[in-house]
Amino acid sequence: MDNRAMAHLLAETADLLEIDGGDSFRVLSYRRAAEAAEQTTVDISAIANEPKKLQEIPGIGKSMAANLRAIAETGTLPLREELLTRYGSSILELLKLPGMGPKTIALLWAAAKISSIDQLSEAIGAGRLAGLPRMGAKQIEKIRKGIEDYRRSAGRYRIDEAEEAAERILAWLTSFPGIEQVTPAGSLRRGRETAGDLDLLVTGAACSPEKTGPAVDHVAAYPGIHDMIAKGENKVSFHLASGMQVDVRLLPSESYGAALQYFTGSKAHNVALRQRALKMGYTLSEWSLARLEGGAVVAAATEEDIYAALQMDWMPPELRENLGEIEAAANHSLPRLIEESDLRGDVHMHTTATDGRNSIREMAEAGLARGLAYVAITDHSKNLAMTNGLDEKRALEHIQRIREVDREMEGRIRVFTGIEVDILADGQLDLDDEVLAHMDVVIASIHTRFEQSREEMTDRVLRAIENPYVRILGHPTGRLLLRREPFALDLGAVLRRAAELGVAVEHNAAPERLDLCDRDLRLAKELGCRIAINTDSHDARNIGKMTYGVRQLRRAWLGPGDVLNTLPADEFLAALRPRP
DNA sequence: GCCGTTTTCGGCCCGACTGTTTTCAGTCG
Repeated sequence: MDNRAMAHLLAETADLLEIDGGDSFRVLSYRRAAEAAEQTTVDISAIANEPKKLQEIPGIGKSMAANLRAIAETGTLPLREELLTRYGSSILELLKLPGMGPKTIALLWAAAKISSIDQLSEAIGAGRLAGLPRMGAKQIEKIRKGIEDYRRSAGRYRIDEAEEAAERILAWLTSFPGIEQVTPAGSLRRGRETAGDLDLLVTGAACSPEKTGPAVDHVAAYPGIHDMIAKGENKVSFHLASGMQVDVRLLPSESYGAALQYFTGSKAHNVALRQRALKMGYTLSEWSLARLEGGAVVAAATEEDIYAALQMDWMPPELRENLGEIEAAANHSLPRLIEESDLRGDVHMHTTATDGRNSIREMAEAGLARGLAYVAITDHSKNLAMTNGLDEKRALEHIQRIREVDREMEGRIRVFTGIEVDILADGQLDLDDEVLAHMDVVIASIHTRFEQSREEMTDRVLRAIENPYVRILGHPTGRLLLRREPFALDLGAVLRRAAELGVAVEHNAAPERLDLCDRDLRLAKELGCRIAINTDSHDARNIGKMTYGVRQLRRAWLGPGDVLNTLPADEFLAALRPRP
């Protein structure tokens, strides 16, 4: 079992312990152990029988070493099993609802034996929650809506999770002689934030018609299969333990391009493309582009051939949503999309001064190693007490140290000073302007959950960006913080004002945080609002990892000119909103 | 349950916000 899976088990145990009302510090130590397992570079499985080595990992003591050993040997740990037996495995799902923490779950369990979302939903319907302590009408309505939102988003998987699953399966498939190429298609290839299922196209000598038997058997023998849905001549479908559905299709290489095009989609793009083919006297299927009359194959082996036969340029999968790309490809006017290599700086990150894991110097070195020309150190401000956020005095001391590191780097990479300030309930920032005046990059973010109306919420953000020192609006849709509920905010008004003021808007590149969805980014572009893409790294290892975020930008047709940190260091600073 | 001692216990990031209270518990970051 890999470290990440182990970390997951420990974190689950911490959740269960908390619901069980266990000692909060014991809970904390399970959380820290989970964190340690996730972070360490040591392969825990490999040293599971060596308690001394395990205990060299900070956060792992005698008991936790025994727990890790149990996990490595049995795949679980006794405490977790005991608690799961008592409460049922579905109780953990309740934690995913907004406003539902361990105390509330414990209350629901004690008062009504509720241990799953279905039971909770049923109890709300039957009016059995009213009258319980701290369960007023508002609270119940909030939970009801939370369940609704949760159910709507269920069944899709984050792109990085889907990609990870795809890579594991890919490694298995390509180990078979005669399987030469495995290509993920579908929403994964189009770079969507989430994928409903996994489409994998397989070609090679072993996939020739009537000879697919052994290859199909190899696919069906993948160890990660939870249950088999279908197994035929050239298609295998199954579920993974996560519930994700995987469709593997084996194809002869002569129809690879047609299949790749067909299974990449989107549906809307394919419908429009087939219409175009019909008008030109062709018919397009997953096997080929062929003449309507006679059925002679015109193109099939590559996507380029197919698009060319339809008198179009080949286009990146990210664009294939029938939002004008077909016309653009036919007019040879497809935009030049941004690429990861266009980015020269990462402008939002944290250090050990607050909740980061590395020093300023280490972050700078990591940025240099990634080939960046500049980074901005933007630790938290004091309102985020939990992160040891900086007050005025510490913030000023911190930027002195950032400047020292900038000098130490001798121009190999620039290190900009900065801070991520918190937007308070009244729209004010939590640090004085005199302090902000010393910063290169001031990012204003909402970190606290407000339960306000759309108008109040919008007003709050608008007031915050009026502050002349704010140069980037952080977490603009608040999805990082309110990811379980859409952020009720008039984003159009915010982006328009940000564009007027010259305030850039952050797009977080981490797959679990992508702040702006396609529609938001298209709106930003339309309104002339500039974007700064960053990783919000708390760990030097993540600096500059922008792949997912960049794909999102590409989906919104953004080019290098739309993104501020494609600029060289000096131009980037100059292009930010001018300081008063 | 871990850690670091000024070792064998006592500490363990803490403040804003909401809802249901009538002084605070729970959740969130």
